[in-house]
Amino acid sequence: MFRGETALNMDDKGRVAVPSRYRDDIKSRSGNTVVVTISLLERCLTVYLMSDWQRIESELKRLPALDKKAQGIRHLLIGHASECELDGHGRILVSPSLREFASLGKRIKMVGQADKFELWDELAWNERREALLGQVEGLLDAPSPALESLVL
Amino acid sequence: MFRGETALNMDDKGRVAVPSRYRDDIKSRSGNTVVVTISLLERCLTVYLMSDWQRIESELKRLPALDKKAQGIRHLLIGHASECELDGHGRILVSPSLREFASLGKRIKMVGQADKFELWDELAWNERREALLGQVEGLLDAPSPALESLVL
DNA sequence: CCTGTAAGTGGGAAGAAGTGGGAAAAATTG
DNA sequence: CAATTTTTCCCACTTCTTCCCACTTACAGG
Repeated sequence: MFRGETALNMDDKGRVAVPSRYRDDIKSRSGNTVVVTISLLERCLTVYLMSDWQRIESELKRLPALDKKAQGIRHLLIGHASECELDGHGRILVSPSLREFASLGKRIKMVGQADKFELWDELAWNERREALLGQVEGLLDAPSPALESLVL
Repeated sequence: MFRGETALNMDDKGRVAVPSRYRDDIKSRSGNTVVVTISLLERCLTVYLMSDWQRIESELKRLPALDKKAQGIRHLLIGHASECELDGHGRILVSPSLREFASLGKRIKMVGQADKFELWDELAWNERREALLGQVEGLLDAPSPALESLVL
């Protein structure tokens, strides 16, 4: 569903327009509501459909309550999750604390990741992109078992 | 299905006409829609039928969510994928960022690769071609087991 | 060789999408 | 309860995309 990179501007109020090609899907599959939270692997934000987020949340709840690692993940993910309805122009509003986490300035890249998408500061994404391209062979060299069977 | 190289022009808007011999197949097998993304091994673009791409995407989704290598591959492939419907004249529109990745100028080569095809800047393709021809013996000298059984 | 048809190429204009600011409403604080 | 700040909603502008039309080139058949 979500694919590719799109350049967008975030205004001073923290509003970011979701590309129109996604809006109908978000409305029909998720009541026009998404959940924004931090990404665990990089300094960017991850945006889920409300319907998918509920599944994630219930899985997190099922993790052992007193397990320290589980508690850490819960703190990070649920503790930073922000429910967010698209406004009349299809924009989401990103809270100052999330903006700060991902160092989001005015120029943003929205990067599709199938079921979800990510929000990156343009500069940070460009660096990530270059770094990945520089290590492609490493990524493919010692592949996980799942990767080996991937036919491109 | 896709075979051989075809010289094409890309106009200033990034439009490239798919050779007409492929169009009927694309329409019937894939709803007139293809997915363009970057190639991991060379500086060119790879174009998949929508139907094939969905299989690839679902395999990528199955990789562990928190695995760094898997995440890298997903960023590269899904993060640069662009869904693209052929226009009334059988053309696809290549986004500026993909054009830049493959250094696509006006003169393009479309190179068939069975299920998918590639888009190369003409100059880059010529170089790639020459380089490969110059190392054919190397390619065949110490063949991988899979290559050894190849009957030409 | 000339003509007709199909394919490829390019540009222009209408419409949609993205962007930003301001005003009204709501919430918060002294 | 009033004043101030924050949030939300709405409107207007600008940019970009998409669609459509027209031209050129290539090919095929008479």
